[in-house]
Amino acid sequence: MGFNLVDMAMTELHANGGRMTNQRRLILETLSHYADHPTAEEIYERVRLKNRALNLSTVYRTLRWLEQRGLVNTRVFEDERCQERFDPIIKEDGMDHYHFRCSQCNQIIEFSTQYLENIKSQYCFEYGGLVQKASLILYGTCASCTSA
Amino acid sequence: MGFNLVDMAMTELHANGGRMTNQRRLILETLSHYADHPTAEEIYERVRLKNRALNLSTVYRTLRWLEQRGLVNTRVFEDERCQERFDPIIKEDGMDHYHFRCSQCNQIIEFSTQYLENIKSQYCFEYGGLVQKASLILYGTCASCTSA
DNA sequence: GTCACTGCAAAGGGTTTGCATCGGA
DNA sequence: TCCGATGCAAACCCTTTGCAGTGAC
Repeated sequence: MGFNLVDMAMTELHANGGRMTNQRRLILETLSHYADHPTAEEIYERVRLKNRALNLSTVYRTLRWLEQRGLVNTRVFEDERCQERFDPIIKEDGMDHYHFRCSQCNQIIEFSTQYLENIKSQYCFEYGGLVQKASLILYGTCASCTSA
Repeated sequence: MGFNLVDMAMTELHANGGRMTNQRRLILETLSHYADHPTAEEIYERVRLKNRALNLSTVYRTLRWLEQRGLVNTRVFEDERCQERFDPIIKEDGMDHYHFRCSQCNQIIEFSTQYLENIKSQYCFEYGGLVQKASLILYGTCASCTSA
């Protein structure tokens, strides 16, 4: 919980003459307290419970700002062509995480795997170049939907 | 080349009382002759060189129709949040393919790997459920952009 | 001749932007 | 005080939809 996303943002802000506003703090807190992968709209709704005056464009601007600084990740799931979902990047355990999405209940499950490293080096060996990042999403039916 | 996408579509059409129109044929041919992963707009422009009267909505309708029948795949790359790219599904070699995207020249390189199977079974072992599909995109710099 | 498909134009949904104002440092 | 951040409204972009007309079978 918390992932000290607020702290990391603070550091970034101070290093670049930015300002920690009430809106930003609320958005950051919301992002780090919810483990699901909310859309901009969902973040907006959640924050508005605490600050009615917030505007959607502020949410987007904050998310893009975080994205540029590598503090949040952005993802589009297949069944939501034009909608992005956001999640804070956890740097603590050092292990990247990937996603499983249940096409029945739309739940998102995070998982890790060591095999991505194999894939990356296999790719580089065969095609050359440099792999900086990997996005892997598994689609299927989750355990509880399968048994139901 | 060709992947007989037109033939496969024909079969589908005949099985469901559909009609092979000039527009559909041109869209199908364009899709299968170009190996890159075009957007709807790009397909539209290419087909319009041969048929000026074509409308973008026809392109979308055809693409969705193909998608529903499992004849094309749809993908959104990270640097193009709201734009889909389409590619015909090749069933010939039976091996799924994944994508590398160069963030410099935006080229898309397709590759295969046997490790995805490991990841799938690892996931199922740990979390249960059923994995039907995997989407993997590597982001980085391609060989020619690295050496340049 | 039927009915599926098309073109057109308008709407839709998510995201971005210009600008005047606000407020943190 | 100064300048970065916000709210608002309008714009943007990609995609979808309703409807009347067209053309494949």
